[in-house]
Amino acid sequence: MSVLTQSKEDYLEAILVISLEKKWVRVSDLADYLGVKMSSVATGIRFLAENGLVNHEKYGYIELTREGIRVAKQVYARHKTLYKFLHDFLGLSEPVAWRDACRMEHVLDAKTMKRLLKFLEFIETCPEGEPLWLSNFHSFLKTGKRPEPCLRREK
Amino acid sequence: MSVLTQSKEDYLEAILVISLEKKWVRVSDLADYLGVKMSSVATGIRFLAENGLVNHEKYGYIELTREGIRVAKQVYARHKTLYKFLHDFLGLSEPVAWRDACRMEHVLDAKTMKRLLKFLEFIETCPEGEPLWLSNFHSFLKTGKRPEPCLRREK
DNA sequence: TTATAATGTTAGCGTTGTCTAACATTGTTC
DNA sequence: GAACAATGTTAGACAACGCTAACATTATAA
Repeated sequence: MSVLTQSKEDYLEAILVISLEKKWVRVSDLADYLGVKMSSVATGIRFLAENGLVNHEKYGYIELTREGIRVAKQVYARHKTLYKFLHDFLGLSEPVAWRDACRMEHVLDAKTMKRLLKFLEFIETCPEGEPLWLSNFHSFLKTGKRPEPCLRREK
Repeated sequence: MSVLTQSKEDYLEAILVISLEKKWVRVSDLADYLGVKMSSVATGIRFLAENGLVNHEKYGYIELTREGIRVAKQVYARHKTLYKFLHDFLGLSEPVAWRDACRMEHVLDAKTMKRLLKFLEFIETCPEGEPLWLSNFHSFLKTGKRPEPCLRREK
């Protein structure tokens, strides 16, 4: 499949996300969701339709094709991973984390995405739940101080 | 000052970086460094000159103005912070980390940059040097296994 | 059912930023 | 200093992607 631009990936992801809630996705939904005009959506969707990523009849609903779903899910997965890192780990607010995740999702190397995922996995699979150093970091963010001296290996 | 595009920020940063080594910066240096043609550099530089960010006489050397230096240093600082996170912390290779940092540096919210900086500070100011959990993470990256059970608070 | 509102499409424009090709200047070498 | 190489500039094309304005279709409500 031809390489998609950032904008096209955004359209695909938006269709997926909207369709998680709305059953039918229309041009106006996408325009609202992405903050662009309907005419811009129309242009973008035409391209995606011509390239077999969406089905769309004039004045009708928009639907992802099998291939479109595949791509959209990839993009959405990257978005969620980045969001988790920015929001759950770095503690950024929901809107900032969501927007930055959206901007990062198109530019990062696959290796970087994988590595971030590894990092989140490292935290989440900690045998004792949230690791102490992470609590310490979050409290460091709030107070500017370390709540405890750094941890040492258990004796 | 007018808001600069990603491309313009890249030109400014590149001038700064090159001038750290070369004393004189020329159009060809920038073209090599950024992987674009000289004609593209010429266009970009003209804009920057018109907006008081660089000095450049036809067929001459390129120099940042005071304002240009200010902006370039900001961009470079973001780049270095991101690089440190991607390379030193996540353990990504130098080229991947450098390139992704370059892509991220233009899109992240100031809050996100600050927060990343905080995180790096949290690690670097650990009283005992590199925290054990970080070593554990790096070894987790290599082996896929945790070298130790998670740390507990000292008794 | 007809007027109006909402929605969707198309054409055409502006911006950004790259490129190629042609031309201009400067540097180098004999 | 003449010829050639290296470097720099300009003009013009193209791609992406947003926009406005005008028009087309569909939905809604009187």
